[in-house]
Amino acid sequence: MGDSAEARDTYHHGDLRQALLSASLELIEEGGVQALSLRGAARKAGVSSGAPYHHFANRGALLRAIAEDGFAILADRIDARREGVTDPSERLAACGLAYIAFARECPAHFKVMFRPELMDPDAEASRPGDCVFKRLVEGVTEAQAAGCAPPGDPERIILTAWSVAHGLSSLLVDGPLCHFDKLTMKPEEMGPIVMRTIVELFKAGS
Amino acid sequence: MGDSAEARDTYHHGDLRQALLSASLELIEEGGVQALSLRGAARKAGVSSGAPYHHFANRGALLRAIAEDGFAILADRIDARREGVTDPSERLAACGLAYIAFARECPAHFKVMFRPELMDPDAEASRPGDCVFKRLVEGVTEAQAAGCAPPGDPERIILTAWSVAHGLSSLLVDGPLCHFDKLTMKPEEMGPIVMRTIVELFKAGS
DNA sequence: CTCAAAAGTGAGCAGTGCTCAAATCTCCGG
DNA sequence: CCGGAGATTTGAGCACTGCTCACTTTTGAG
Repeated sequence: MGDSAEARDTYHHGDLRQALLSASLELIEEGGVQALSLRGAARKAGVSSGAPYHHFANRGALLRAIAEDGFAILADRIDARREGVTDPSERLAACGLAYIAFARECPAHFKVMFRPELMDPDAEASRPGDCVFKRLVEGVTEAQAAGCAPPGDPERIILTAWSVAHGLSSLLVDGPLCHFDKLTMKPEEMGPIVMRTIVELFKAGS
Repeated sequence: MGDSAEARDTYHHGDLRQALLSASLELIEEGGVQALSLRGAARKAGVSSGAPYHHFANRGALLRAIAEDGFAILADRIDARREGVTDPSERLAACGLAYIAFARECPAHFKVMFRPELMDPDAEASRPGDCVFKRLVEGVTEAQAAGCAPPGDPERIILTAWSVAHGLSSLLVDGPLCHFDKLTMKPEEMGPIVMRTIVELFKAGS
């Protein structure tokens, strides 16, 4: 469905910007970020090759818009998973689990969100990832305050926790873990197992 | 130096394959994987646009060759860092530190090594990353045997350790950590700090 | 020395990002 | 109801890319 140009009866598309974003995600899911072309997205949206440039300055701007959407979705999912959870360890685990689940469920977004070529310009602008980072810091400081994480400078705990969640997510999304015969674990088990492991270690080390 | 075509007095290049690999790494360092083009590499090597195809079937084959080189280098660096180290915790830490240092020192290699589009074909072939994975498994099982890591099924410890090292490496190479104002830590400190943290946690949890 | 295989050339095709003048539509003030 | 300013879309065009192919040049094994 929607996989190529539907004839349009109006000259104006109506919501080309959103249509291009959706088409782009489909293209990325099918063939990776490299398979996303403005022309391809325009074709899927049933529009000429020049039309996208009235909504995105260039390919990078399109990718940046996808990344921003992704960070917003991820922040929402973290909040959803933490809702009602009060135990600080569980809240921190929920944060990491949401991160890993998001990567598996929205791989197209995830693949775009951490591209270096998207974060060079206007270095001082508040980065889209800040809202997610803020939640991670909250989780770690809550856990430290409750004695569920090693005390002292929170930075090294924050960085360790982020590294674990981001590393597993990356390995699952574009790494070799998806088709890996050296581990008997199934991909869907890995997130829970690793997060439980790290949370237990945090407790043991506090 | 070597940044563009040096005139050649012989018709044959001599070692075009290696020259293309070197040129490709330069291009990737300058502008990311997307900036690597076979034509650009050929230009840098001072050769016509069709010449590369006598050494690499296509762009993907070039990237695959770079990835293989990268895994071989990484395996060597792990061995070098572990040489002479006998304490199992230290050996495991050395493994992770070598991984992270490699990512920072050879970002072009690292960026190519974990691309999903490179590991699809001939799924049964022994993957180039296996030699690195083998060393990680060694490190974890040694540490478990010595009581320096949580006991039980080693898989979850292996996966946790790999996630930490890979996650920090990814965040440093193409993530937001390189120009990040939210953390006071310097990038070069992060590897040692995180690896020390995780090794201590492994000890505390065993 | 021969000659087949390996290596390099450069034109050509299809696809891409991006620009631009022109065509088309929308909408708001009169 | 109109008219024009501004937003949107078109499609041609430029420079670039991956890849193919017929061709030439070089090499080296027999």
